[in-house]
Amino acid sequence: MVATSTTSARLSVRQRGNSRPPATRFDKRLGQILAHATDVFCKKGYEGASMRDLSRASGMSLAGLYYYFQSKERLLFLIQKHTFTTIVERLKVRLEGVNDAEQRIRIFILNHLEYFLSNQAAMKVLSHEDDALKNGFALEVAAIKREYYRICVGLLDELKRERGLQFSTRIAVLSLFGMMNWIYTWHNPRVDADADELARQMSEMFLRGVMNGARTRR
Amino acid sequence: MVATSTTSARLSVRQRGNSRPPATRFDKRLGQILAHATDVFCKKGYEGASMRDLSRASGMSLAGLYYYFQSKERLLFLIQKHTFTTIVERLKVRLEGVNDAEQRIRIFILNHLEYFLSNQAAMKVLSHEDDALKNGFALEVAAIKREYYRICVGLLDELKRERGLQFSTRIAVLSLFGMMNWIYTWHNPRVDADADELARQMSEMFLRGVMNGARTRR
DNA sequence: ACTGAGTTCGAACGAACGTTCGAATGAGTC
DNA sequence: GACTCATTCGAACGTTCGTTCGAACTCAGT
Repeated sequence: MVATSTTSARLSVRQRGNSRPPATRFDKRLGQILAHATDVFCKKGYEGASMRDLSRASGMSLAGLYYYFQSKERLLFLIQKHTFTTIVERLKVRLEGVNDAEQRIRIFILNHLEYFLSNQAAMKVLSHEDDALKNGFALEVAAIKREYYRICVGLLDELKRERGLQFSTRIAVLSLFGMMNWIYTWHNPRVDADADELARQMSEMFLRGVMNGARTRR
Repeated sequence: MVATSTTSARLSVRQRGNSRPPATRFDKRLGQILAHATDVFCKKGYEGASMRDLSRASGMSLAGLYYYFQSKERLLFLIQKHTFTTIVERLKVRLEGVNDAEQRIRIFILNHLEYFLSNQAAMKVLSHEDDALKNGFALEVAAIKREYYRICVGLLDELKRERGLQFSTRIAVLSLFGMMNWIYTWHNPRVDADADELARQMSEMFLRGVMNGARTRR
């Protein structure tokens, strides 16, 4: 019944080509709910968080939430898709016009860590709940993830070709992701360095690890 | 009532000093249940797995399970504690008699990856559900984790002193854990190398990353 | 003041959750 | 066979889960 109605929830889908939708009241409120839901998912996990938790956190009634999305699973999907899309978009902008392979990898790492640390909750939900979705939802998120992965593979292959290096790109990329994504389990802003400094240290370590004796240049 | 009874569930606690308890029928059965539960937790997550799932997987009735442990949370605790204790024990044995700092780090990595890959389910539960426990349970697991972490810090500090290196031990250790623990998200036994080969590649990469220009020796 | 679409909510739905209890089995000793 | 523990189970407990429904509210345009 509701699924076939003309309720405005269905209008939240972005139009093709419109990179900036006309932030309506609906979209704004949805954004707030997504933000609160992200915090709750981060603290209690997707399965551990109840719709009543989300209701309490966002200050909206339980039933009211369902005006903005069709199901709890779809809510997680919206969060993951938005977060992942944003990080890929930012990366592409930052990579434009930079040609040196090593520098491009440094940018990749900095972009990832910067976004990770300023959106820790969202990124934890992204890293931690990556197999909580099913079927269609899972496929769509997996597609964005694969694109992001492929970009990184491309950067490393550039470096290999440019410097004539030999190593397993797959293991290098996945190790790099491991280093970066693990951060949500330990980073404490009062003790640990900020994104710039962390990115510098991890880049240094990773690049040295991947280059056979060749000096890294900064 | 049950908590104060003389039910044999209370006898499963190890006696002090007995490193090998007298594998009774009870302990055997408990072990089987833990193994099945580990698989289920791995597939569906701790919160996502229901006691009825565990019942189905272990072939024992719902009520029957409670003869072997007091609660679902305690079950997760038993799994985590056993897994973590085992990996630390094995590491200590392997490190005995090896004095070279670099070689000790290679052993650490190999031990971790070997155990990780041959007990993937258990290690995923350990990595993924590390904040699912509360209060007392969480503290006890955290204590073992801290010991394991400190061992690794010690190994890296040895290396730094022996070679006169300079880097942040904390970031190096946590990056190494990230590389290694991330494996559960990607390792495919039909495509990827085995533990020996992976450990060799990761050790090579990590050690080169941490040593300033100094050659690694194998 | 009235309309109509957009937004919110209280109350309830059936299902699934973790856990308990008392009775029924099983195995080993007299 | 009878006694004793250890083990297992069906059936139910009260609670919480995700979701739905219809009624109410808000507010811009008349």
